[in-house]
Amino acid sequence: MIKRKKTDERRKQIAAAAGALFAERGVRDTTVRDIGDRVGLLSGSLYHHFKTKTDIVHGIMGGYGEDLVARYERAALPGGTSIEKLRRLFHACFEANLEHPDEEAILIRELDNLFREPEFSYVHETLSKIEEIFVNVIEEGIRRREIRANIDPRFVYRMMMDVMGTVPRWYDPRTHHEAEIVDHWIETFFQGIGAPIDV
Amino acid sequence: MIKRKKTDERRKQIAAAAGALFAERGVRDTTVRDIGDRVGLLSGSLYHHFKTKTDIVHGIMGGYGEDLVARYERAALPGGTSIEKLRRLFHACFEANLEHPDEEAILIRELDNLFREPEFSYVHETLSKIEEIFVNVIEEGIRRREIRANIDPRFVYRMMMDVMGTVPRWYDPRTHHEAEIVDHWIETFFQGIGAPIDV
DNA sequence: GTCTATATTGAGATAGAC
DNA sequence: GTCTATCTCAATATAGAC
Repeated sequence: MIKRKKTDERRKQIAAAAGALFAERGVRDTTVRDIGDRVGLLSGSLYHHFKTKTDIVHGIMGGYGEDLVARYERAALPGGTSIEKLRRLFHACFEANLEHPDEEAILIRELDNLFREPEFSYVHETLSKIEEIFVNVIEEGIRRREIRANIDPRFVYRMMMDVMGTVPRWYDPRTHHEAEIVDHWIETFFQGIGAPIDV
Repeated sequence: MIKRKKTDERRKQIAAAAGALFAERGVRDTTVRDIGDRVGLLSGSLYHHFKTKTDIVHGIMGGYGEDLVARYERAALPGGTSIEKLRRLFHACFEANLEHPDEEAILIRELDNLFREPEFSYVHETLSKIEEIFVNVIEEGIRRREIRANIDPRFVYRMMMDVMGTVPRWYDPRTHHEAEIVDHWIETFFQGIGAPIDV
């Protein structure tokens, strides 16, 4: 058992190094030699810890979906207006990006590439669950008259996710302040960019 | 000269077939054999028309930047409020997506991949020009008090482009009506999704 | 658990016949 | 201008010694 733990350490180390490379250049453009170099192993030695290169990707993304869904579910829990709920959903997205930047970057990068493979269908299932959480909150907001009725909830969901999907590309905690950005964002989404009618 | 024209026909045919594949699966995951199959040639024969595979990508994207910038410049020409200008910019984006769906899809797909190569720096230069067009319109709108002053123009530009960048992924002219979507979008951007204060 | 060495495959590209 | 045939190289993966 103690031995097993040590093995897992190595696995995690490899997965972390590979994750950084996958996020940066994509899975296809990262070779097993690149990964080996990062952890100080010959590429062949990686195969003692993972069956295939794709297996490393599963090792990285495998458990992350549940973590993500849990975050969004928690954010959508009863409490406050629909607008406050959406704000919490935005925050949840940012926190996920801050705490798991590689996973988030890989998620976006590979959606239309590697994750089209049937063996990665669980990724799309996760995204569907998250979409339902968002749509439910938006629809509830419309019923409560806190959100305009003449919008398409799935359309707004897509707008939000499209924007959030690019967060890993430009978000840098050293130059941006999370709270500021989320507020800016929420304001833009809720008030729009148009000037108030009664100036 | 007549001969030259025929050669160009073949080039265009190859570029078109390759473009569809690049847009669908990405450049990296499209082989020269795939391209050859599409046009009924052996892969080796492609090299009579293009020096390299990457050269086909240049053939596709090479002239498109100027077309794009011209579209956006036309949309930003004086006339109407800043809001009307932005609406025209949105339309320009949609039209580009309708008329050149492959080029637009490739543009987005390869931005963080192939187009990082120095030989594709012209792609980023094109995007910078487009960003300036947007930012100028937004800043003008703020000066004219048609757009809220407490927003960051580059931030709003990024929001818009992020959303537009995903258009090729889901836009289908058979199920969506362009005008409707643009209106929906513009309204969401300008009015926000929040309910009017005075219901 | 890691290394040496190598098998295997797939992709881009080329030479020369037709 | 296209085909046949092939080269070359890079990448995943494996076998067996240490």
